[in-house]
Amino acid sequence: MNIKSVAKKAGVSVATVSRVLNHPDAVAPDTKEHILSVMESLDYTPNWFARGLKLNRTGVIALLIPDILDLGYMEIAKGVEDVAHQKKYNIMLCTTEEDRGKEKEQVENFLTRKVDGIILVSSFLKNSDLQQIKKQDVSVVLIGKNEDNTGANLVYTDYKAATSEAVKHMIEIGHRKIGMIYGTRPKLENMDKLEGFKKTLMEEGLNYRDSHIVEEENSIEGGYLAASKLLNQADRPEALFVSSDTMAIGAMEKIKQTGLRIPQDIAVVGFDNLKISGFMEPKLTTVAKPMYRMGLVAARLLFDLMEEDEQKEQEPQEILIQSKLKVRKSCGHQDRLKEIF
Amino acid sequence: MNIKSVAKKAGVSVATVSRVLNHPDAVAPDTKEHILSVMESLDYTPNWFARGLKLNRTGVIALLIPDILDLGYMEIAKGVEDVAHQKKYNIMLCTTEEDRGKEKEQVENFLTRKVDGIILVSSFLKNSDLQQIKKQDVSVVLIGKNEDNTGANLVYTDYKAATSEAVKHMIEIGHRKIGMIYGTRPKLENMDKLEGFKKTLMEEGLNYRDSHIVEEENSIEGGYLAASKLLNQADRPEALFVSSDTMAIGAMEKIKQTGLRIPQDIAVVGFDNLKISGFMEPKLTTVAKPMYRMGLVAARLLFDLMEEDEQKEQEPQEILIQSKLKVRKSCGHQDRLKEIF
DNA sequence: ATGAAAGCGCTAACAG
DNA sequence: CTGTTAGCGCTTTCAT
Repeated sequence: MNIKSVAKKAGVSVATVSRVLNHPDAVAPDTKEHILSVMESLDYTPNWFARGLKLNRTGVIALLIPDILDLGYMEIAKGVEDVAHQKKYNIMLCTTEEDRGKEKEQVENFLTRKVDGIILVSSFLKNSDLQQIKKQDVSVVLIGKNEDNTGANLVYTDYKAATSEAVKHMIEIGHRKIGMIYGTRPKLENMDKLEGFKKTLMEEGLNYRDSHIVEEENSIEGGYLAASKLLNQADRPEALFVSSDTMAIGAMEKIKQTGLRIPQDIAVVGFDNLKISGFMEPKLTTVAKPMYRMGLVAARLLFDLMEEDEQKEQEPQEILIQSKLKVRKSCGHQDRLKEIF
Repeated sequence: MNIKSVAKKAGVSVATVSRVLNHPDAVAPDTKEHILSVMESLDYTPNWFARGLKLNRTGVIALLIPDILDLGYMEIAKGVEDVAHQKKYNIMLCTTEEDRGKEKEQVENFLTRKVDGIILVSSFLKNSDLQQIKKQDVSVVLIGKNEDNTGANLVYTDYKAATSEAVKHMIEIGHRKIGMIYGTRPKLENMDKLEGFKKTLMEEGLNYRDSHIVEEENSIEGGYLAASKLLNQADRPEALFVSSDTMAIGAMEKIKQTGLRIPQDIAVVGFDNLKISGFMEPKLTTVAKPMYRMGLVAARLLFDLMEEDEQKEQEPQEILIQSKLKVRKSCGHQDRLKEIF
């Protein structure tokens, strides 16, 4: 079913048919009506390829995330989806599995598929890669740092500051021997957290021990494992800052299994504020990273970029989204324990 | 950068260039080498539209799920993604938000975008809609029932039987006054669970009270609300079968807030076996619905369908995937309490 | 083994 | 307001 058949059956030219699709106001109301009804009767839908071939736009943006099973990433995806849907765009979703090679491959793929824009979450790509992409006239926005990619359009939160806030709170409510668990990925993000952690402790006149800082895979199991290593030590920490809620959940599991109480024996603070964190036992104190918002903002930025088109090379933007400590029970604070959701 | 420039620079015809892409064996090894290197130097990538226009295949399948934030659906997505990736296909992911109108709109959209296949999760589409789609020569596979769609290619689990198994287990370990919480969506799925619930109780010589069966939105909040309604009753149930882990988590929250113990005062059994369910307090007994597997199988079926091409109209297949009760602590069983993950 | 050329379905000048 | 027509970049007969 193509435009020609419609034109024939409607007794008009293909141009007119095309016009009712693309510039409906430029065609007489009654012919329009007529053509529309013919389209209907013929079950006509315009061929996407032919159209794309002409216009060189797909109406598709690509979203590349490390892991589809990570709730945090999906919240980002939701933010992106909401604006894409509103703009009548479709999303092509892909997974990198934290693998730089796979990420590059996928990006190549998107490029040949002529997506109009790409959002990369916790990307491994470097500046040079990014430059390469730009040549193809696709807009790219990054969410979160993973490598050094200054000069890119970036939406991020200040992990160092957020960590600092969390650690200060822990100190304030009386914790002294504070340890840290952090995930292998995303690297730069967690390095920032680590740095913020160490720096804050020092500034507050406390020491940290290297043996109280453990790196593991960013997963429930990773958190569990990390906690095991920590609890096995003769001189174990009395409070734990964990780089993700996911890992914190695993750590809490291990702590409970060991027979220790949270927060009385060990306090735990996570990062991300996953929805589920408010339902753990005890409810997890965590840094609320506004993922949905990041997705939203990144998508908006992307559309801005795409729409301003061939204009003068705009300066790359870096947008900082504030995160915020969400105090619940797991850290031992005594005040706000009554919240439900 | 197009095929013509490559041809010119390589001193061959476009046909030859095209051939090295599509039928590499039909071109002389040295010319091939040469052309390949020219492509490289020109950063040439074939134009997807032009190609699609000719071949009428996109290499994209669409996946339509009700909610991107639901972990269960994402596990399905992962299954689909894994086989798609292996087949070098891309996935276009969209969300229906449990809205029939939106779903139809999205399917239309996919159709004009000429995806090669569609996987619909908990679809609202009816037979007639499905017939409509088939005319467009796209393969469709459904995961899970929501409306009556016999005659479609379907991957599902037997909710009635699964529910029955769960309820029997509850009875076996001594529960008598068993209530049920179920979600508004997906409708048919939950109706099956409801039916299985009632039927099993009757078969086992127990009565159910209508006031002990509560319907709410399928979310943590919905579960919380439903539990409130149940607990407010003078004669409350002593055990709860909940149609999803998500709702069960909300219900457990309410129960704990009320000061009741799980499972001593009220036992809880969920459905889905989300990863997180094993980390709740107490760990949630639940029906393990193999979502990842369903995604995998559905995707494989879809590719089979797509590959058998224009052949004789194959009989639609219905594939049943078994689910299985996962006994943990929340139901009160005394045997297997030691599991970690 | 390679080239010439038709045409996939559509859009946007351009002409009327 | 409508029709004619030239491509968009590619694949694939059909020749050679």
